[in-house]
Amino acid sequence: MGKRSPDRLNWAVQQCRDRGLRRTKALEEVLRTLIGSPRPLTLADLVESKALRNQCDKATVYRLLMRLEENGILRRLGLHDRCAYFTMKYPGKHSDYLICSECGTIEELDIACPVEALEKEISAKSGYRKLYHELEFFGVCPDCA
Amino acid sequence: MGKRSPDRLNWAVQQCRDRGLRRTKALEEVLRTLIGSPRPLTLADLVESKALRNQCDKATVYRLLMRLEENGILRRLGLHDRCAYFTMKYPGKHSDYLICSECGTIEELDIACPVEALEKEISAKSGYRKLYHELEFFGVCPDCA
DNA sequence: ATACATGCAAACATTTTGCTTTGGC
DNA sequence: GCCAAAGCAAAATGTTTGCATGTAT
Repeated sequence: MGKRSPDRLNWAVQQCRDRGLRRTKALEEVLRTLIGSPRPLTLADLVESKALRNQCDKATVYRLLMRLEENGILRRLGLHDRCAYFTMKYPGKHSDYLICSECGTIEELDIACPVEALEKEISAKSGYRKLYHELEFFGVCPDCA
Repeated sequence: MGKRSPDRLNWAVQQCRDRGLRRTKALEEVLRTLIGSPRPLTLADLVESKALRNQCDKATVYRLLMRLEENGILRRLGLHDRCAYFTMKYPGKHSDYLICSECGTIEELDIACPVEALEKEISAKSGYRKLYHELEFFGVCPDCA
């Protein structure tokens, strides 16, 4: 947690208040923990974190996360309906996807992916091997809009 | 299913055979269904598909998918440990991630994301609104290698 | 005082495993 | 015939909801 964390916490709490959320212990601790983490956290991570363990119920944290996401305070990573998707892998073929945030429709994009060049660079910098990537675009499809 | 599907099916079956998988009904139907689908499918999608319904057990299809993925025949989309990740969303800040395929470590990447420019283009072409994207890099981290 | 938030328990959905039987090679 | 794969059932995991109680405003 850098020295700017208190500022961020105050800012985040204010965002919540502006949107009508109440300032509760659970809210503050969840925000503080997320702000202090260098990486995204799962519900389990949060519930088991030192700050929250034995302090807040899982359901509380869960509902809080939902509210915070709805209000744009935080971002949820990954495909949004918690199940794994599979697709054929053809040699030399890489696909990116366009997904409707409302109805979940997934379509394949036929674009020249601008990311491939980055892979070498990232591999060199990070020391990771066998690099590949996933790129997904989310938005509201015409039918849902 | 285009006219090239039989070719693809034969190719895919051959890939499997080369890797020591047996040519079973389930294998063929799973491959055929995935090849014929314009979008990625879930386990449930497959099990309920016309070709597989009442033909193959869920566990069979599940294990088949695992084997096929391990053998590089197909690709699995999404964060790989079936749970949601949350992170703070700061105004104007967008993050991409680097994830270890072995141990699941997630780190934030500090790169200039080359994808933002594409969003407008995709939005225009597809009619999707409120576009945003997620970009994740996967690889084997130095510790796991 | 009143709504919103919490805690606990239970329901759900999906994935994963154990074990026996079947069938490809 | 042997071993991988299938089938069935049950366990495990993570998410979500119902309802009574507590608490911020």
